[in-house]
Amino acid sequence: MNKRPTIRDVAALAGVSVATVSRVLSGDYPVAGNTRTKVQRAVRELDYVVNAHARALSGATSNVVALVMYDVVTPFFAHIASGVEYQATESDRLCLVCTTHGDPDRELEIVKLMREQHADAVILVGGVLMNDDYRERMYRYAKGLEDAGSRLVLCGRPSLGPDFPAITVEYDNAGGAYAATSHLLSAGHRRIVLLGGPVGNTTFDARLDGYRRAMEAFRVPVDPALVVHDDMSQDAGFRQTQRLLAAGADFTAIFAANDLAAAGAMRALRAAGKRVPDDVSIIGYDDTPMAPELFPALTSVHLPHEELGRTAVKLALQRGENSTRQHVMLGTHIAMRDSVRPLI
Amino acid sequence: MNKRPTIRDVAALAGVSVATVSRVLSGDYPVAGNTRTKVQRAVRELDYVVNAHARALSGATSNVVALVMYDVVTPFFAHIASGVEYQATESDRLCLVCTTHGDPDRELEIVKLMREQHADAVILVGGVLMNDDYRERMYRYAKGLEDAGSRLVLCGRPSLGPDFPAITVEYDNAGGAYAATSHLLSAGHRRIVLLGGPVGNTTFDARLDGYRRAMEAFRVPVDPALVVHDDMSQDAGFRQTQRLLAAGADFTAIFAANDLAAAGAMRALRAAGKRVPDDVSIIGYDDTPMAPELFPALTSVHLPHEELGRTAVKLALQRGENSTRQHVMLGTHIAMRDSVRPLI
DNA sequence: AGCGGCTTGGAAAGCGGTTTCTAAAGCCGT
DNA sequence: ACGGCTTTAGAAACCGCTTTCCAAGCCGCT
Repeated sequence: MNKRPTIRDVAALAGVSVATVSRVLSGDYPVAGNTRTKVQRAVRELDYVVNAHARALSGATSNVVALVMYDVVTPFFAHIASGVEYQATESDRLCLVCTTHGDPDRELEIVKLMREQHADAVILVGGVLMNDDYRERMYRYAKGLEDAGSRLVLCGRPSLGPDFPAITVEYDNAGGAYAATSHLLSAGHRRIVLLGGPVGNTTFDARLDGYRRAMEAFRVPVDPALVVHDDMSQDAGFRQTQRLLAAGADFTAIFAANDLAAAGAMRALRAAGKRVPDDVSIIGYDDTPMAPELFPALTSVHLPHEELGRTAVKLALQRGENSTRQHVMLGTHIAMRDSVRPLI
Repeated sequence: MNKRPTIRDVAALAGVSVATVSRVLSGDYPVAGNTRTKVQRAVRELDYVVNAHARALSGATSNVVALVMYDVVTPFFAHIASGVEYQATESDRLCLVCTTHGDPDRELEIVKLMREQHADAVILVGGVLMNDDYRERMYRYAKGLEDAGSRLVLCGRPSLGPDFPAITVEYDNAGGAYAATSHLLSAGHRRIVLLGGPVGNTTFDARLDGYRRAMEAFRVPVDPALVVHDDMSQDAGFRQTQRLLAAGADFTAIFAANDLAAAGAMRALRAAGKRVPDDVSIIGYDDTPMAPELFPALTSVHLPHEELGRTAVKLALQRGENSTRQHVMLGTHIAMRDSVRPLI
């Protein structure tokens, strides 16, 4: 195994100093065309490539962006990863990917590793359960990253406090829910069920809020009987819809705060002999891959996952005044399909 | 922005030399318990983390595994990535992910970047179109990687020659096709259509070969009229099956060399009033996410994507004699569902 | 007491780049 | 021919760690 050539070998072959070689390779520093050519020829001849570690050690930046998320196969995460990778490449960075599988300790360990790697940006996606120890350590690591000149980006998860040194990027859940509810209201629906999530969950609280605000904007009173809270599983959607039907609740549309619950609701409606969208219109949230596959194809609030990833990287790499602590909300749009129809 | 502490700061605070600190942190080198404690306390106090680049520059290894593939969202690639990431973590390595989107130049550029990064392993997944320039450059890069002590792994793509310094991991396509065909033969089928791919494509040639060998093993002559070649799209599966039906071909089962073609075939059969599996049994290949969703759920040859990823990393990291050039074939199994039934 | 062997800790030489500081050319006008 | 200015190139000091080479201290032994 022949040793790889170093910059000194190139310098020797080209008959110049290592400083000159370095400048030819990476600098905007002026080098005479003649010298430049000699160096480039030597580089080609030796098949020389720079050592990224030496460069990172000497210079300031590692040109690496780190992505930390739950896993890599779930479409939600895969699409975010796609956006991150795309933008990282666009910005001449490499992309490290790590998975936590929901383990907070593992996440902390990864963030620590990223500190060792001096990653330009560390992007944390999705939530983990936090306890006090987690908060304390994450806080310390975040400070450490800041000291080292790395940026921390939190995607779709709450910050750890107002002075927590991180960029936050999230979906406008309230806005999406507002748009979905308005869509139904504009179609003439007034009696709209909200299949909501557990109270206290920031995501679902925001979606509930959007529902409320849209109803208010259309001057439609919210009937508490039509607002339900459950765990957002398909079963929950089924169960809650069945319960409403059994109770003889009066409604012409359902806004499910995720697609899973919407699918459950559709099943319950079908079981009760109700037709979608003829008898009941329904709109979901998240626009998961299942939405277009359902029958009828489910209209759903689409979340721009790839854009989330791209935005995270862009914000992290843009250097400027107080760019370490920003909060960005990404707009959503409705993927129109066949599960909503105007009320005659 | 306070500067991050270095090993010298730790040494100073602990009142020992940098060599001792280094040994405490990474060595199996014996250090007195007393000294060790002092160092660890200093590390904690300063919130010190090693600089991975300095370590990589000084030591030999970067502890990074690079994965290069078409994209990150296609389930096939996502699952391989999952396996790679899993095994990399298991082996205390980080995982760099890059996408090519099928562009050979981009792929070469990435491999060059990985040379700069001194990745322990570079894993190339899936095929790209090769021309002479590509071969020449890839060959040179592969040599460079070998010189630098990195391992190159080719997953599911042909090697560039017998002396090409790379590990090859692939699915046993012939074996999978043999198993699939045997499965139909064991169920009593004799007139079995093969929906095959373009001649000259190594993957589909191997699957054809497996079909042939299974037929031979059961002493069933292969009827050339039942062996078709097309582009393996859903349309092709539909078209070819329709053609066979129109020609009045005599068959009781179809082995489609991928799930897409199988889906097309099922559509054609249904259109012709044939029932699956009552009139015609059908088996697919690849066990894509669509297979269980089809009606009836498609029996298909399952490929262990995650295992492929794990194996690639394991082989790359195992250091030993002539471990740079191996060829491993991964076995497949049949995911049994509802599209095959015994011929009475 | 003197000595070899073992454990432990330090000094210093890399690893392969970037960058600062300095000096040699080259150019111009006079 | 010479002084001053701009290019261009080199020497050397880092960046932060690992590891080799040594030396000191301590042990048991003769």
